[in-house]
Amino acid sequence: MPELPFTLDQLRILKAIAAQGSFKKAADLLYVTQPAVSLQIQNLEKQLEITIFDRGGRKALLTEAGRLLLEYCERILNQCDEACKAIEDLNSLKGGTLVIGASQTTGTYLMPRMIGLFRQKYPEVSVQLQVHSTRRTGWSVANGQIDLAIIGGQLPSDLENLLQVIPYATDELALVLPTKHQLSNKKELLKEDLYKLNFVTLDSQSTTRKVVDKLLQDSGLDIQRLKIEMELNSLEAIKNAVQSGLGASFLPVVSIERELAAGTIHKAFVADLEVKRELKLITNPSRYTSRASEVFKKNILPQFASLESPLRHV
Amino acid sequence: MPELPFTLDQLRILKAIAAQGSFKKAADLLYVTQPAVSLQIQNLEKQLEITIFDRGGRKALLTEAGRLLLEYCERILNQCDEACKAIEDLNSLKGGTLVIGASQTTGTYLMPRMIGLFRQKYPEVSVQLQVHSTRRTGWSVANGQIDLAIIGGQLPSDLENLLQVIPYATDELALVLPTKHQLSNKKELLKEDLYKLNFVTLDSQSTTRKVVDKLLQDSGLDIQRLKIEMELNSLEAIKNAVQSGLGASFLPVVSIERELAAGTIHKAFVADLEVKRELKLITNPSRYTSRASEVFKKNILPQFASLESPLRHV
DNA sequence: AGTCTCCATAAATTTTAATTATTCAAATAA
DNA sequence: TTATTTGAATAATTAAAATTTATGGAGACT
Repeated sequence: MPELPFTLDQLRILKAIAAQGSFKKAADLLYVTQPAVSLQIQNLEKQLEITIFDRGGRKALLTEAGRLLLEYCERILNQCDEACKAIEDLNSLKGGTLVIGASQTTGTYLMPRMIGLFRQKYPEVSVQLQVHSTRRTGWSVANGQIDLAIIGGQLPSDLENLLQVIPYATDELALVLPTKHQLSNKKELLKEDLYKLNFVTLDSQSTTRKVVDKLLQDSGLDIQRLKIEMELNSLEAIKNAVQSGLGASFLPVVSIERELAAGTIHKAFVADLEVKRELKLITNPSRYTSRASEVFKKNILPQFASLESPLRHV
Repeated sequence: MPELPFTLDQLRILKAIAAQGSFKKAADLLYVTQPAVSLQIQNLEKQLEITIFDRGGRKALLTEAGRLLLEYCERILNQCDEACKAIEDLNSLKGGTLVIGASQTTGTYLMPRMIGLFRQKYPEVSVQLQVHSTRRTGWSVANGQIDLAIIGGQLPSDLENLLQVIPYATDELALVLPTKHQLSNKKELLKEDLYKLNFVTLDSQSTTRKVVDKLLQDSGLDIQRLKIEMELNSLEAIKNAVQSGLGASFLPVVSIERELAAGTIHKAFVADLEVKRELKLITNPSRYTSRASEVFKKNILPQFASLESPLRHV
């Protein structure tokens, strides 16, 4: 590592003198005294072993070496200015990247709207959405690859302690039936009715599937008795299956808003059964929080949060 | 003039940490203590209002803002290195420009050889030769447009005081005749013989012409009685005229070396007549002397100087 | 738990840069 | 010419900044 034979301040002074043609005027321009300017130039000349200015005549004129140095000087100072501007933009959210993690469900149905709102407010910040499993998303937040994430499942306990987990909204997992299913007419189903249904579910590795299983079990159902027609790994596929009359399913309400409105799918109510899960915001408190991430958390998320969410009161 | 929010040293430290992934290692690399590094980065972060490093984990990792800054950092430091190299080259004569002034004669017949020698030793220094009148050359040296010059005539007296004038060589102005001229056979001419000749001369504005006239006059000749066949403004033209038998002329010996060797022109000796002029080196003592100029004066010129020249003993 | 490594912090020191006051030199004006 | 002005160099002092030594704390590895 070579030592630097000059400082940015010296270059700034050099430029000022060259522009003004005078040490004194340069000093005035830079709000310092004339000796300060003289000494810095002397230092510079000593360090580089060159003469920079001809002080003979009325004006301070550049020597050949001075002109050479000035050329670089301008380039260097321009780069510095540019760097400052870029940093400022980043600070004022006119640049930069926000990396958001999400599970399949939120990533597909919720995040696009949120990101849309964010981009509307801060169009210069590019947003990257990474859809992964809850586990992988958790690790990505832990090691900083993701700024913040929304998850619907349970984090491994080691990660749970490492990360900041804030409940942010409640996501209902609604029982949906084909519209033409005979049970679709009943106003309210009984838990027993569930055993009569054929289910189309997510595959058993999925966090959402695990959550549903656990909630059903907790409410006293014997999930072994539930008939599973097929396991698919995509909510869209399941939705299509349900619409085609292949069976019933517990699906996040956010994922079926359109279908409910269109009446192509039926949402059933089951007495004494609420299948709800917490959507949680996770961030890494031990890592740097980018401005974009901060703003997203403070301004965007609350608009999508349920009323009882802590984020409402931030 | 905006204040600079960072210093080159800070950028250097930033780069080192980014490369080493550790504050401590960067400190070792830069031969400073670890707190020095920490504090500088803290200053930098405070100034720019950004976080640059995530200090959480095993390694110091760049944040987004840090990566952005690092990019500019590298560019800036590269420019700095380049500037240093350019200055070094200039100092060690591996670059730069040397501007030399000369009169018609020396510029045509002498300087090319000198410049050739110089370029052989310092091929990276580009040399510019400006051939002008003595007067104009003098002014150019005075205002720094020319680093050094060789002149054969007399400077205006105001310039003479301003500039440093060092006699450097003696230039003989030889009487040359066509080889077939009848007087070419005589071993030695008399001054009287000159009146029998037809002369081909430089035009009367030329410094060399003035010098010749004055020297002839000083040696007792009546220059009005000399017959001038024609006046030309180029030595080459005069040489051709002489070789074609159109007349005689006083020409600098340096300009006719080739013709004398080839025997296409005859150099006559005149009893009691020496037409010699001093070639003088002029420089501007009140101006910066470039390294190239210094070297040219010290190392190149003496090799072409007559024995009695002061330059011989520098 | 214990040790090690790495970074942050505090206080003291050193180094560097700036200021005031003055001198010097050249240019302008009387 | 001499006086006056202007711009730059120099010296001494003061102010500011960076560096060091010494120390504390937090996470990683054994």
